[in-house]
Amino acid sequence: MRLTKGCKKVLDVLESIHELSSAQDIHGRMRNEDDKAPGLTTVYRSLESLVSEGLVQAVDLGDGERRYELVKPGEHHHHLVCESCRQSVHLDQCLIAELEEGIRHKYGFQVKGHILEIFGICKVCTAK
Amino acid sequence: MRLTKGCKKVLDVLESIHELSSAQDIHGRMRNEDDKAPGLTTVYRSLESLVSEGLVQAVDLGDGERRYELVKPGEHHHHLVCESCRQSVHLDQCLIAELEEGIRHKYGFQVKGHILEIFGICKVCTAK
DNA sequence: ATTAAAATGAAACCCATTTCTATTGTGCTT
DNA sequence: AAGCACAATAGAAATGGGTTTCATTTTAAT
Repeated sequence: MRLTKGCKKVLDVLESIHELSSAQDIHGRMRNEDDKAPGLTTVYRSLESLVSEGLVQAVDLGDGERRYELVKPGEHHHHLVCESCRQSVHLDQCLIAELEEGIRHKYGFQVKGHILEIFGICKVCTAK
Repeated sequence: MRLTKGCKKVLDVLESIHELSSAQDIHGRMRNEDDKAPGLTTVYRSLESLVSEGLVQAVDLGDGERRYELVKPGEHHHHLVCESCRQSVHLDQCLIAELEEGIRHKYGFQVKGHILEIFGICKVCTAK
């Protein structure tokens, strides 16, 4: 599968932001710079294919708005999300990967995927 | 805080189901049995207070629909959700609780809460 | 019984996402 | 280069949880 124009533009935006961004954020940014940037529908579709390509990961913070983020192809990571400033820190390792084998043994369950996000107060906000 | 009628009915339904159920599910069931059971708004409000009381936990499976489940007061647990039959198995311990101290040290981040759900194929469905 | 506060129901509203339909762009064939 | 088929796109409308609003009813306290 080849990258369409829409996908490329979405990737451009994601490269320039280092924050989790919603589809609407991304669309908004694109339209700010260029009135006839791809429409929202295209952004959603592009994100969908980027996610299935493993170039982008979707993150669910439980607020009803999915966020997206560039990742190293095929990898993923989780976040410490500050409830005060909403900034997020990446965890450098996935805590679940190591547990998969144990889960398979104990429950006979084949792990295919997972959701994990941690909420709290970050270092900076604690200091205040 | 005292339990209102609405809350009690919601609790009744949750006691009778042993599955994760959405607000709409719960409301539907209540209305099936009794045409003038509390309305959807009340169900949402009741769930909100039950959650904040720690009697019910909200579970986010990333599909935009929150599910609810009775828990022992103040406790919570995570799930192995089967992508084939949608049944879920409870994990008997929270994997995150043990990590909180490490996270505080390593990142200076005070953990307040988390989302964790694991997806895959359950024992029964694997056997098929 | 009176009155203030809490709870409720119905409808309106919000907003992310999806669907639908028509249009545009791209590459391929001849 | 012209025609053709199909993928990609836009934009509007529909969908669907969920939330808010507001008028009404219920509850609790005095």
